Amino acid sequence: MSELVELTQRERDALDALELRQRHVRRGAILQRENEPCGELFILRRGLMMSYVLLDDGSRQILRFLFPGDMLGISSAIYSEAPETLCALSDSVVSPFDRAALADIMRTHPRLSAMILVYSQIERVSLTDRLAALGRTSAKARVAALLLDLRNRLRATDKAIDSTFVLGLTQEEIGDATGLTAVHVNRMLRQLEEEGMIAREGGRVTLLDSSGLAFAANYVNRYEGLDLRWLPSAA
Amino acid sequence: MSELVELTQRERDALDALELRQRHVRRGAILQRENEPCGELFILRRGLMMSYVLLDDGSRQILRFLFPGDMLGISSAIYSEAPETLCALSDSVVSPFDRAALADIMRTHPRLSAMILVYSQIERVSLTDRLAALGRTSAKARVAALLLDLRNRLRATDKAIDSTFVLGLTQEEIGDATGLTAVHVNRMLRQLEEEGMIAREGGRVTLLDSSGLAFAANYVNRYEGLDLRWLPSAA
DNA sequence: CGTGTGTTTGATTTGTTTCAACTACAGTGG
DNA sequence: CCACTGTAGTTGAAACAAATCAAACACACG
Repeated sequence: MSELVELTQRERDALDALELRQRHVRRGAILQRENEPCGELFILRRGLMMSYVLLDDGSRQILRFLFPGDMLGISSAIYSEAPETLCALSDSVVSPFDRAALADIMRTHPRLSAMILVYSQIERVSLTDRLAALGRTSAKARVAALLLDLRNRLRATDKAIDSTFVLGLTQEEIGDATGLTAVHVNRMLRQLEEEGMIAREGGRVTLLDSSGLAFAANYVNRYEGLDLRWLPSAA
Repeated sequence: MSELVELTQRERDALDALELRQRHVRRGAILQRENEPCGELFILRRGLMMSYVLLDDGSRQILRFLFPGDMLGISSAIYSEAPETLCALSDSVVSPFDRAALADIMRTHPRLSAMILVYSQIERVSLTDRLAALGRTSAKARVAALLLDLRNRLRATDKAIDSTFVLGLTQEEIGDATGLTAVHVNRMLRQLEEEGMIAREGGRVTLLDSSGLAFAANYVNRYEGLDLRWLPSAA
């Protein structure tokens, strides 16, 4: 959060208070299950997670990939039953806190409240981008968009990452995120490779033509282009 | 907002202050255009609107239909350029206000800030429902879900509406919302009609088997099942 | 009365899924 | 150490859902 605004000491303290506890979650472990009561929120400290829903024909739609620094479970906090499942894609560390802590922040830190709203709106716009992708773009464009988004969000926590990164996802997971079958994801990756847009070897992907990919995928990085000058001043 | 929590007089006054001005917008008029600078937010007072994005092959994805009481343009407010277009589907009335007014509320009314966050999370979950629908369900299920959602949200402002309502949308608009072509939407509506799930005559739709539709469409009304007991107390 | 927008229907094509088989590889236990 | 198992990736052929193309039709509107 300190990347977008200069936080005061009091604000930093309030955020640190959310991260007092730590919980380790193994790869594949489920932090919160769809349709089960859910009291807790989390901040992801380390690792890669995802949120998804299951449809009653057994198919899965991955809603979002979650990276260190992300706040998890806000949407679940407003319902008596969780609307989505939270699951670890790699061994991860989270800091759980309860809804009362969120309410406390909203009461005493107006600017942090505004920042939470800002992040939830960034997430909203990312979701609408994906909605447009699923509704109106080709399989290849969707896979390209996913690769670009993964790269950009990994880069947010690790500036060392440039065009090469480890794709910590199976092709089935890519399919469940893009609304495709694993088989077709495979063909699209292969096609992108043949066209010289990407290279692959042993779980690592290299984006050879980022701007070409971004153009083909209609991709916009929603963590850029913000205007937060209107935020309330720090308390 | 007063449907979810009991507002104090001061809170009501603060919300009323946002609605001092009124602007009439004609059917088809655009309130905010994608990629253009955007300062204003709006509260929709009367009418039906939508938000959409255009892709560069000319196709359109409708992101959300907007009903009286909805706050419009929060996501645009955090960017220097609007991520989506706001357009009136019927003659409508909106109350414009600026970002500073939103900042004011966040500074002085913690519980209203929390409510704004709650509404933006309800919207988020609705968007993820649609994401799952576009990614993983059939054309028929998507059309059914749209009809159910329209009915439920119309009902929120007009309790008189039961199973029959005027579908203020063209089949092309339904297609742009569900990721289908107008031609295919037509066939799906026809099929739902033949199966006895709905009836149609002159722009009016009747849901003959709501629960059957809800089951086929995996539909959940996201304005229900909330748990807001944790909200900060009124200032 | 013509014009345009929206709806309906049919024939054909296309992108994606499904099904099936096969490869590569890591982990496990005998 | 090696057979066994399971998971992930790859490839081809067939089936299918939805798009595309094309043509009528209905109807409101100027």
